[in-house]
Amino acid sequence: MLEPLYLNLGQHDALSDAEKALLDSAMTFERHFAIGQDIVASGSRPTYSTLILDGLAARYKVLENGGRQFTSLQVPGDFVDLHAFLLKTMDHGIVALSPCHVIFAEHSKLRAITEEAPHLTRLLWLDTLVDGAIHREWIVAMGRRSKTSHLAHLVCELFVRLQVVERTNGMSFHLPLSQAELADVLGLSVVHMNRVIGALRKVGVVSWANHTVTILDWHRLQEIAEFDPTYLSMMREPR
Amino acid sequence: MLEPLYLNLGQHDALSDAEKALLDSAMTFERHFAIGQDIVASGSRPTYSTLILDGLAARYKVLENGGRQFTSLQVPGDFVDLHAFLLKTMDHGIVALSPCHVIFAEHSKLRAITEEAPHLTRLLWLDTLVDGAIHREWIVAMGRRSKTSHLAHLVCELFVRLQVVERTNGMSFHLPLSQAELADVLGLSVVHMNRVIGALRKVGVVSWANHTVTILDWHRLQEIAEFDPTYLSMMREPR
DNA sequence: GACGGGCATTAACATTTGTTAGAGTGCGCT
DNA sequence: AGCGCACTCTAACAAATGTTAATGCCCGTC
Repeated sequence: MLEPLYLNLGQHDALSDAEKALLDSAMTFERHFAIGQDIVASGSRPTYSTLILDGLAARYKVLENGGRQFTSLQVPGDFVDLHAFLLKTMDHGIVALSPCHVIFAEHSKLRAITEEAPHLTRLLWLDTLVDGAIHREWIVAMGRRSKTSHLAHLVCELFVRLQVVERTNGMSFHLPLSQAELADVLGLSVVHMNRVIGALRKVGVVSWANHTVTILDWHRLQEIAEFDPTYLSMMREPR
Repeated sequence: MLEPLYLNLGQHDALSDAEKALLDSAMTFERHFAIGQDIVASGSRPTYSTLILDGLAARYKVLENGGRQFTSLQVPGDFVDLHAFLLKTMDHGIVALSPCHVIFAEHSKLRAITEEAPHLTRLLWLDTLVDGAIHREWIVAMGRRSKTSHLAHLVCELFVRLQVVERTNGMSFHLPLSQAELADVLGLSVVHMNRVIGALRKVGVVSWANHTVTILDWHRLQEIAEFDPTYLSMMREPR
């Protein structure tokens, strides 16, 4: 059941069976969310954290003028609101971008982990640190990359992250985002988003149809994106 | 000596004397950095984390075309590379934007804290989570705010953060950034950065000269920025 | 006091990005 | 089959942002 979480945490350092059992025992009930439903509401104070077992979700904020910005995309194995365990109040919402199957971990249990399982605590902490590293990469992409490069970088990142949790199919993966939603990831208008996707298609490094992205030339895509996966900390080492 | 750190961590939850002593004992040597010097190099694997006692620093990445993007600004009381304790490899550099006085905390000591002091561990973890929350706010600002609003938001954020560590002077604070550096924060060209600063000056909510920013109309500045400090988690509550 | 360097500012022009509008496409529903 | 709906794609034009270059200002050095 928690396989995606084991894969996610386990990419950074070995997870013992005892630790897996601890994580298991922290989980309470499961739930399914439909596309567009809020998994966590902005302003709420959840008493549990949400782990994605299957589906794609995103963190977002909405401004007064109606503009929406996604601040992260969350794949299976991600704790979408682990930070709320200590931050307490959600300063953003989390929405399901595809049908999502999730399971909840009680904060009281997570707290117990911090009291009794230092190594597992560090791995959970690390999980939120990688989150931050991804945020930083997004900031760089938004500020200093060309839009084509930004999109290419996003494709590289998603491919690698999905590969870790075994959600890729060869060089393809499912990306159930409309162009309007993608525009809210990159911070563009829908029209320009469409232009940028067209540009990336035109250079021939990806094919993109039916919400399926296929990487045709990984090397060149990585080059366009200046993608260096260091920030994802995928090296397994003692933490 | 560690007063700024106590103020920073203490804003979220009470710090006991024992915890302060533990932090004290984690510190090793101090050092000064001149403007422009790298405090931590990209690609390095530090064995200690760096706490700013005085000065302003920034995390940054540089792209192949020479473009630089700051991903965060760090004020006194900030652990600029606490994340490297678990991330291990620095995927970005950290540079001194003003003369910086820092002190180093051994990773081995931080590890010991995670083994023996769960509450303090949670506070340190929280510190990195606030970091992430700031990143998210920056992503929103870069993607969906007008440039004027983005700058206004930055001013609000810095003012509040500096106030916590008692580095403000009434409604003024020192901001030793050139417009070129500021441009690398907002992801703009220098010329446009100059236009945006001019625009913010023109509406009369701030005065900005000699690297000193004075907020003339906090209420209206906050309105322009749509600034809501929730993400900084400044409420003191059990964590 | 003359000189030079870094920084702020402005202008003119080029390029990117947004806006508004509409046409085309695929798909589920009746 | 026909309809409606959401989404993709394009065009034409408007606005924002970047580039290049020049000017002025402040300040430290000789």
